[in-house]
Amino acid sequence: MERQYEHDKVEQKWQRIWEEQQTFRVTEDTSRPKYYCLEMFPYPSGRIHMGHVRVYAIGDVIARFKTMRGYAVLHPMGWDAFGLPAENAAIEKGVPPNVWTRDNIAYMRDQLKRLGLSYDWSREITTCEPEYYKWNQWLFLKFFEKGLAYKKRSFVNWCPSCETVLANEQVEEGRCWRCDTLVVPKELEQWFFRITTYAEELLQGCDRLTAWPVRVLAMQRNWIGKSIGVELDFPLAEPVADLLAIRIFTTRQDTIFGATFMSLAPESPLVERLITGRPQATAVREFVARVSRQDKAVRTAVEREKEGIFTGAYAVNPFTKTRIPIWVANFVLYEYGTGAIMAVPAHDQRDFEFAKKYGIPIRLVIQNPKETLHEASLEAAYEEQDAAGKLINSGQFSGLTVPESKAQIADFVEQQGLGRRTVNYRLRDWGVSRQRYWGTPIPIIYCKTCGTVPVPEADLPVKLPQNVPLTGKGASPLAQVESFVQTTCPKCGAPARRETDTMDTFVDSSWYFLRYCSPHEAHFPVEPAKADYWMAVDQYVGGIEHAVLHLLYARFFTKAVRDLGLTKADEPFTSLLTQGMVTKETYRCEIHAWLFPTDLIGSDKEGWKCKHCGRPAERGRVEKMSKSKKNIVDPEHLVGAYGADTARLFSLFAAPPEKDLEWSDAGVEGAYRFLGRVWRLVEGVQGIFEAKPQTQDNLGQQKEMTSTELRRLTHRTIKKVTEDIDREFQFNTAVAALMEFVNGLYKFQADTKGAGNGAFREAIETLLKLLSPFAPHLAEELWARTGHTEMLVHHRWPTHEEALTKADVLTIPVQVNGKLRSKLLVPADWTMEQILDASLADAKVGEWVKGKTIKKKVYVEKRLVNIVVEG
RNA sequence: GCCCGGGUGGCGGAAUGGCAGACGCAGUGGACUCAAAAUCCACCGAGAGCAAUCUCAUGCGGGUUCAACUCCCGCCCCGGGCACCA
Repeated sequence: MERQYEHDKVEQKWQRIWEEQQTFRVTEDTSRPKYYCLEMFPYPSGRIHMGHVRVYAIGDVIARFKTMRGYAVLHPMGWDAFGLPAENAAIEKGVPPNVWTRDNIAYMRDQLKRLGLSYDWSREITTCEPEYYKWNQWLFLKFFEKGLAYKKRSFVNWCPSCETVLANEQVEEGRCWRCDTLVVPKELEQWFFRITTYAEELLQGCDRLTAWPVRVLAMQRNWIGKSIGVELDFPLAEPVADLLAIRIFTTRQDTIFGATFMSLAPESPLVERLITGRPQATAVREFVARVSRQDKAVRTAVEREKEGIFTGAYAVNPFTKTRIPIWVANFVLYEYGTGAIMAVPAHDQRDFEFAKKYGIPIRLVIQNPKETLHEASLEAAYEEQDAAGKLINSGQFSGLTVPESKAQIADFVEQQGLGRRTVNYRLRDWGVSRQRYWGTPIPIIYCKTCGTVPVPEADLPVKLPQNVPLTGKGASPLAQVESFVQTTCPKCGAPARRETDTMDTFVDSSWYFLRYCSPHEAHFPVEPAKADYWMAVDQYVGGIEHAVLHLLYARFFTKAVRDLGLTKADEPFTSLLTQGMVTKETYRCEIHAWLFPTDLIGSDKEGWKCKHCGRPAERGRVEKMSKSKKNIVDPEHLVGAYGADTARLFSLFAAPPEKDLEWSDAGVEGAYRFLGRVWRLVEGVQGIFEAKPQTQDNLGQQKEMTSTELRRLTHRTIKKVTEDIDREFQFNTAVAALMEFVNGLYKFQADTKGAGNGAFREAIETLLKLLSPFAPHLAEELWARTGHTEMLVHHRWPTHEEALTKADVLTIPVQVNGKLRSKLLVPADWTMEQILDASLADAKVGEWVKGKTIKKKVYVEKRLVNIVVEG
């Protein structure tokens, strides 16, 4: 017997066997129900971190559990391999992005394999390989054909010093992350995906995603931002050339009688048309130039002071027929609605602040019944939206409530031909052009005579050229590669130029779950029959940081791909689990700043000191593990010291999956200790398996009390662990139940002086099966050591017998007036009357009941007695 | 400001309206050992009491109920997301 569990040997052994036997390979199998378990694939940054360990441990328990429950489980893994860090590594270290990325993938694949994860590696996909990104291009062309991909001018973040566009995440407080220059908006031609086509379906779909966290759905609904209102024209008081009216969108048509001015977005082309030839023109142009130079984030902050300038032009309020001035205002967004608003200072806080600043009249049209408001003394806009407010100064609509007037004014607008009801979404089309190298080339050719021409399908993939100089300066790196840019027009054969922008890397991850269904399919991005078998993903696991971006894009792609006829799925992910962050306390030294855990010497008791200078290390907040705060634990060290099973078990036990997981060295020790306890328990009893084969005879009708109790514990544990995993993925309580089970087994062993019997054997086998999704290597090894020849992964999950979970003696707590006073041990088959009689006969209960009137006797079946007394 | 979460021992965390604190960590005591480590066993919310036991206790204040961590109303605090979207 080996007393010491040698995790490294055992883990390597089983990882080798699983790989050799291709244990986790899966194909479509109509004789079994399917289950598609997916965790968000990683960006190959170089090494895995604890967050990866956590998410992949969660996914692996689910996959292994479902496999043992008889499902055909698709559990794939791959690499989200395009992206900026590779390009930055090239700029900083001179390593080509493809080399850097592939090296990282090789290293990280090895790290993942050492965690013992049950992936079907034959389905591995890598998004930077032409075999994958070819289909990004194929889908782009299909989208282009259907008008779902189009090109338009739009504003992007531009760094004047680096001469390049920056992604939003590269803009830090309005400045370029590399050179600290102020970022300015710049108008450029960009490719867009028309996600807004699906805005309504994406919104409606939220209602059916009942297995998604409510906060993710809330974020998506909020992001789509549907508003129902009215679009209508405000005629100009004096028409300018062919411009007769300004169209606005409002959700507050009920306040239209209070519109005392209008505001245009600075970017609106109407501004120039209105000011041409007026004395205000120069000042307005200066204002517009100044505002549009400002960074978006700065400009749209709520605290930002409202600013504007009068154009010199007037419009007519179509309801009051009053002349109202037209202003340009910094807070009006060109991209939303019509880029122009009617301004109602009395009932909109922004307009109120604006009107106060520039001395524009305020006209009250909704009165507060609780507290009469006066135009002159108004201190803030009255933004009542419910039936409480009543309309005043609103002609025929005066006296109506806000909701009533919204409907009636909308009707009136439509009847009079002034405008129509409209729906507006906050959601914008998705700009996918990136002036970057390490991404999918956009498969478009520009021809002087034929214009924008798609690359013919047969010519895909448009391969990313190698050995491209990357400086981080200038426009798209591909634009400098003449051999790439120069091509011929597929239509007329004349010399033409390729599009040199690449696609946003979010495109790659928007459909990878479909590719896993048929990863080697050569004619389509996904083989419809296979997608029909596997889709949708039954369980998706990943971080909350993708609540909107990736998860919304993936939903959009699924619908678009469905409309191409490649899948029947309407939604990609049936159920979503968003796991919490892995956190750890931080340490700082006054000389050496943030300290790695390995920079610390000392202990929790004595306090911690900086290894470099011996000064006390100050303990900081518990924060998400990050390189910048240095509060990181390298999974490689963890796995080396304690093994993958311990790393997995700790990740699953220390907190429920959706909550943050606070790192604890002691907690890791605890997980390790538990596995050691299991090892010693099972190693110590091997004999019984050889001596007595399990039969029904020695299983059932055990005379000794302890064996009956052990069987009860066994079957209760099966029930508890199964329900905890199945219901809410409560892995922490499932592990707790396994710990109790092991504690019980030790107790049984001590009580029976180690005597083996069928019940004990059943318990040990059950333990190993229940433990196997959590600690697969240890479970498999002990399974083999107890004389089993077929691998544990091929066994079915145990089922409990309900009858065996029932005790024949019950402990019934007895309360008097809701307070616990005694406990009764009674046979399980006693009736309510017997139990109530026994309760009243109980001495301790008697003392509390004596001399009082019994008002009521409550009995909860097999659970509790409550005697209610008075006096 | 709006929308989501969440407040339970020294700590991480358990509890279909029914014995609050499972399980783990830390701590205390014991066994084993020449000793230590490892391991095994026991105790472990606060207060009072020699003890049996009693009282208090799930952020605060009300309410519903025989019974509330759990349901309802009103607050406080913490975390996260969104936010000039007309």
